[in-house]
Amino acid sequence: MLVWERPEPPERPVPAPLSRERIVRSAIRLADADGLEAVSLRKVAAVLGVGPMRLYGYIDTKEELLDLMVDQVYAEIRPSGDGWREVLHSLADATRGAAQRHEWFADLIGGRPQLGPHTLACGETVAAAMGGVDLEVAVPAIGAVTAYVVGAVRREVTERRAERTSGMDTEQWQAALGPYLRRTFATGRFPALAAVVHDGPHLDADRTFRTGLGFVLDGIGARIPG
Amino acid sequence: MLVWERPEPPERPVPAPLSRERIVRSAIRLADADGLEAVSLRKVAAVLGVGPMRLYGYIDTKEELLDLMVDQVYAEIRPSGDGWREVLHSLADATRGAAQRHEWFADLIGGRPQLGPHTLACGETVAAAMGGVDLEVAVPAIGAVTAYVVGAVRREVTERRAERTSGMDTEQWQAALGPYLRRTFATGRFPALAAVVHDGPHLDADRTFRTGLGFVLDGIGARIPG
DNA sequence: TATCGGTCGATACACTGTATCGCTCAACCC
DNA sequence: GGGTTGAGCGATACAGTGTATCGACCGATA
Repeated sequence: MLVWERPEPPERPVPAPLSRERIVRSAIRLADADGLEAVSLRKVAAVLGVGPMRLYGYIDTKEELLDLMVDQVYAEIRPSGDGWREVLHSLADATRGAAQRHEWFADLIGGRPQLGPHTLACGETVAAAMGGVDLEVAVPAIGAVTAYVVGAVRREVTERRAERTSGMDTEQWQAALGPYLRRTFATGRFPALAAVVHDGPHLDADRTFRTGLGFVLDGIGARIPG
Repeated sequence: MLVWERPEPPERPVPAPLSRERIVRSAIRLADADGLEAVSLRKVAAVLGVGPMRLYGYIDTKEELLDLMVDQVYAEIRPSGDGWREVLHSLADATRGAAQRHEWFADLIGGRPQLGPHTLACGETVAAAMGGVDLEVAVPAIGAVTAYVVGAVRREVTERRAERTSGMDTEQWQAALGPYLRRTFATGRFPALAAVVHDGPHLDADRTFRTGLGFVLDGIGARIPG
C-alpha cells in the first residue's frame, strides 16, 4: 500500500508526540538549511528528540520521506489565473518559486512518481483551468510545460549553487570560469561555441526562464483555436 | 627475526594499469546494470582489481567520477541535420536515446554544471548549426530545448522504472494504480483531474515526447523569420 | 490481576566516502 | 654508484548512512 493512503498510526500519548507532518517539517527544515544530503533519518530523529527507529512507524523507507517532502512543497504551488495560458504560466512561476525557496526540490522533481494529495490538488487546479481546451492538446500541453519547468528549474538551481560555492555573483562566476574556458576555447576546437559565449546575450535568470516558457506556450497556443 | 626464517614478502601483484577511461567505463557498466546507487568507489575499484584508494589518483571525489560518466554519455550524443530545427530535434532525440541506454543519466542531467570535452563538443555542433539565426533567439532557444529535454527524459525514465519495478507494461501499470487512483478520485476532490485521466488521450512515450518537443520548436520558429 | 499485542529505543550490520600513513620502488643528484 | 627523495600504492581507520533485529516496556483487554 502506498504512503498516501496508508493511515498514520494511532496517536500515542507518550514520550514525544510525533506525526508525519512533524517529521516532514523537520526534514524540510534540515534540507532548506544544508541541502538534501543533510537529511538523514538520524538527524531528523535527533531534531525531534527521538530515536531513529521511531520514524519507521510513520514511513517505511527514506524514499517515502522524500516523497512526502516533495508533496509538502507542492502544497505551496497554487496555480491561478484565467484561461489555459495564464494558468500554465502561473504553474511554471509557482514551481520555480518553490524551487527557489527549497533548492533541494530541484534535485527531486521528476525523479519519482508523484501521487501525493497536494501534488494531485495542484494537478486538479490546472486540469480544471484548461476547461474548453481539447484534451488531445491540453494533456500534452501540461506535460510539455511541466517538462520544461523541471529542466529549467534544475539548470537554474545548479547555476545558483555553482555561483554560491565560489562566493561570487553571476558576473564574477562567469569571469572566474574564464581561465578554463579561455584555455579550452583557445584550442580552437569549439569555434562556434566560443562565438556564442562571446557574442551571445547574457540574460538574467528571470528573463531566461520566461523566454523559454514563452516558446513553449506559444507553441501550444498555435494548436489551440481562438 | 633473521632473514633466514623471515618469509619473502608476498609476491607483489603487478599493479593493474589504470586510467580515467577504464575507471569511467567500469562505473558506467555498473550503473547500466544496477542503477546509480550500485556505483560505489569500492565496487568500481573491485571490478578493476584495485584498492579503493587507488582511484583517488585519478579523481578527487565521487562527484567528479559522476561528472566524467555524464561527459562520457555526451560522447554518444551527436546532433546532426540541416537548419536549426532539424538540429535541435536531433539533439533532443539523441539525448533521449542516451537516457534510454543509460537510465541513470536521467538522474544526473541538469544536476551539475557540465563543462567536459564531450559536452562542449555537443554544444559546439549545435551552436555551429544555428548559423544564421540571431543569437538573441538562438541562445534561449537552445536553452529551452535543453530544459524541455531534461524534464521530459526524467519523466519518461521515472515512468519506465515504476512500470518495471512492478513487472508490468504500461497498461498493466496504469491498471494497477487503478485501485489507489479510483479510491482517491472517488473522494470527489479531484473531479477535473479524474475527467482528464478518464477521457484524455493515452499517448505512448514516443508520441508524448515528440508532441512536447513540437510545441517548443514551433514556439521558437515563430520568433525566427523565414 | 494476568496476559497479550503493539510500540519503543538500543544494538548491530553492512556499507558508504574519504583521511591518514607507512611502505615500496624508481629516478635523481652528489 | 650509493644515498636520498618523492610519488604511487594499499591497509587501516573513521564517521556516517539506512535499516533489521530484538528485548523491554506499557496500556488495554480478558
